Amino acid sequence: MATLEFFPIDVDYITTLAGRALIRIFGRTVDGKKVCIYDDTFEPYFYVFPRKQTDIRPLIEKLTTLKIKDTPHISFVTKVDIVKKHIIGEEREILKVFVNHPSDVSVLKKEITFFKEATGVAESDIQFYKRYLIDKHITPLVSCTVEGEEMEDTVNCDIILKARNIQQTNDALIKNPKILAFDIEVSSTLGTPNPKEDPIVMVAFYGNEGYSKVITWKSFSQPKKHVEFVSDEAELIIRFKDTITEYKPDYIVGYFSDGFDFPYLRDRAEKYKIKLALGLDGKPIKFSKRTDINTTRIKGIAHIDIYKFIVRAMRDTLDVESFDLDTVATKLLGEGKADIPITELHHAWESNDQEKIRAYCDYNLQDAKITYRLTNLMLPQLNEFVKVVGLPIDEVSRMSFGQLIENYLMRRVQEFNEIIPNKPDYAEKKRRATESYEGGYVYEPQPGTYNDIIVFDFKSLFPTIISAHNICVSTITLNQVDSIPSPDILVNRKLTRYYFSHAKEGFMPVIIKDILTRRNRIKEIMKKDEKKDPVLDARQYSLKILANSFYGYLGFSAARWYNNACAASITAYARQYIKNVITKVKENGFNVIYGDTDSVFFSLGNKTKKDALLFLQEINRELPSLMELEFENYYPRGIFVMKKGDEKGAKKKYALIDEQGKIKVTGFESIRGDWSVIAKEVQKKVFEIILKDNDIPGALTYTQQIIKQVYAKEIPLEKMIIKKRLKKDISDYENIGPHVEVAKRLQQRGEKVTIGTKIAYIINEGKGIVRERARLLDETESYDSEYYVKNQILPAVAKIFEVLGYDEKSLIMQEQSSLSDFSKK
DNA sequence: TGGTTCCACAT
DNA sequence: CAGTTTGGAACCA
Repeated sequence: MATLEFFPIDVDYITTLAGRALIRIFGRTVDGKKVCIYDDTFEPYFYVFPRKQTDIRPLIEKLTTLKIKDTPHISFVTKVDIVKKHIIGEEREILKVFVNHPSDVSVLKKEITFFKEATGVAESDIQFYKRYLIDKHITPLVSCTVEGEEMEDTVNCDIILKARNIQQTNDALIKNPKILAFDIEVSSTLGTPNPKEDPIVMVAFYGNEGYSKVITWKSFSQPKKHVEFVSDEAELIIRFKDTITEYKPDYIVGYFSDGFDFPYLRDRAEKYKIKLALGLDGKPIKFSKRTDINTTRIKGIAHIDIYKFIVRAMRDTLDVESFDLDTVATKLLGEGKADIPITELHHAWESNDQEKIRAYCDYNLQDAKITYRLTNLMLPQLNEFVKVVGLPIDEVSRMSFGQLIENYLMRRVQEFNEIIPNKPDYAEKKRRATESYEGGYVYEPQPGTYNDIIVFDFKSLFPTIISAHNICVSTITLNQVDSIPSPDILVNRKLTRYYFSHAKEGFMPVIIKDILTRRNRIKEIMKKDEKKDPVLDARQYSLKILANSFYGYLGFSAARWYNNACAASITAYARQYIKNVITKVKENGFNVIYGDTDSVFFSLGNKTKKDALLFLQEINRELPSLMELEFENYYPRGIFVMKKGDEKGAKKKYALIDEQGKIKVTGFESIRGDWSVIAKEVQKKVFEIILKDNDIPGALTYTQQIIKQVYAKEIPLEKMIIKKRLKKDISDYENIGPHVEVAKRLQQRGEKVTIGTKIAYIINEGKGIVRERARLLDETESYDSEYYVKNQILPAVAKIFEVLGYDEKSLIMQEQSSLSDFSKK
């Protein structure tokens, strides 16, 4: 008998020779050993609802004799218990049905739906390992104590234990997990690397304590210590495998490795008949291709595609044009990729340019290194999600917020003895998708520029409403006694109110309060801390987005706890609160400019910032607990573009400048990526002149000046380049865009153009439609001024000038001599 | 207006 | 406990 403390990393189950399920937990012990725990004490089960009380006995009889033969396997029930459970708040006697094997659950469930004594089944769609983690209260990465016997097995672990008893005894998180980041480089001619032709030429690893390794199959003189030469690509792949096996990482990390590195390695390994048997159980890597989304999983090791997580977690907060590795790393780490164009790797490799190959090895290692560093940076957030949701890190890293919330709820509702609702079927999802309700309130601004702007916003508005008004699927009621109605809600063109019982706190408010107080605790610690601990910050931030996702979850058609009425009530309260604030802002002599869902923008007029802050305190005194209106910022100037009277879908479009001179632009996102440099430049500069210098005529003159230069061909050609990527094979395009047309010509020239090739073109002067005039930089004689003014520059700035009273004509008119002559709208 | 289509990112 | 699982913008009649 041995006792052991360890941190679970990966959990699954296997089937024994006797046909029983055996839970398997891979992890790392406190002293750094790889461990595998087997647990055969857990039995699969689900619930069955009897139609009526008198059906219980015959139903149990029927269940216990139920056998379904699907040779060679027989599915059968092993035991039936009568249990009391809550179904959305209401207690009922139902049957807990234990079965022989996890796969029996779905087999038997299908049969039981035809039983006249039963009205349905529940919790039959929860994977066995999830069920295990939930029921045993085990959270991956958090310390577990296990008692059991050591045993022999083929898994590649230092210790193998058959568990007798396993439990989470404290909340210590895994310290210094072994992380191994990797990256491959491919020698490809042009466009997307093609795994059928283009070989992997190098692979780099970066791990804890500066562990570095680059493997490549062309040698050069005086290589760095970490460089390993092999004879060919096949050996490179074998050494790739060995390196991982020897390093024994807990996490393997790549940047877009689900989508590129691993699938590529798979294809190349296949060519040489090499098995990528990286799993600790000796099994190969598992690839799953779900329509568009690839995932690569390794048994016993958590594979994290940190790109996926960064995009999911930071899409709204990280202000970048693209989530490519260089941009993200530069922004988050202050360190980007090595400065050498990857497009030239092919040439260097083919021509045996030793110096360049050496440089590409450094480049390769740098990619692995920044991937490693990004992982470390994101780890506190990932850990927080793992701790809250209770699932393995590789899974959590790929989950949407809806899934995170759902899995969190599935775990937490156990405390309330709640049954987990079934996932909706396709028809139900469709039906739900048609249900809509009113969203947040928008106070539409008068377009124009404003000075001395104050912004207040509600701190976590939706979560605090859920908590303050006890909004929950379990408290919503038809019984108007002891319950409080929501504000009026428009349902099918009729004003309605939903009622929420306040007799007992619902489980959703309780759970959300937990998240919010947990977050507040972290923020309290942070306040005392002089140098804001980034780990704590990441943790409080992840709790914030988790809390904020709750509302969206209630309105998400595929959610188990979908509830349109709850979602509609939350926004109804939100509208009430923000309208109330807006009214008070006006009453207090400020000028309201704009408001959206949880925020209000107003100008001070002849009042002061201090007045505004005192007023804020006043408002907060009246708000229920946890709800709070916050001072967001003060902006000396701002410009609002959206129009009053526009349809309700009017997009928020505004730009603000803060006291530090930093310009915050919202809603002008169309000007990015595939626009020409000149268009982006003009828009940026126009904002600067208007907001920094408060010089509208100046901005106008500047724009006219640029347009004049465009017509005079004074703009360097480089600034006119438009870049678009080929997404399918040239022949597959039905609509031939300019970039496709150029790609065709490139191909005729004998250049290799494949899916993924980025085409950079310039629209030239001449006859014909736009695509006929698209040329490469070196083919360009003279760009089409008209096109660039009308399709690039004007769209970028016209909206801005429009609100200032100038139409497009005034921007292009060259003859006008003084500003006063410009046509005012 | 709503229903398609495209696209991220990797070399 | 399985194979219908993205999400947002641009485009298009």
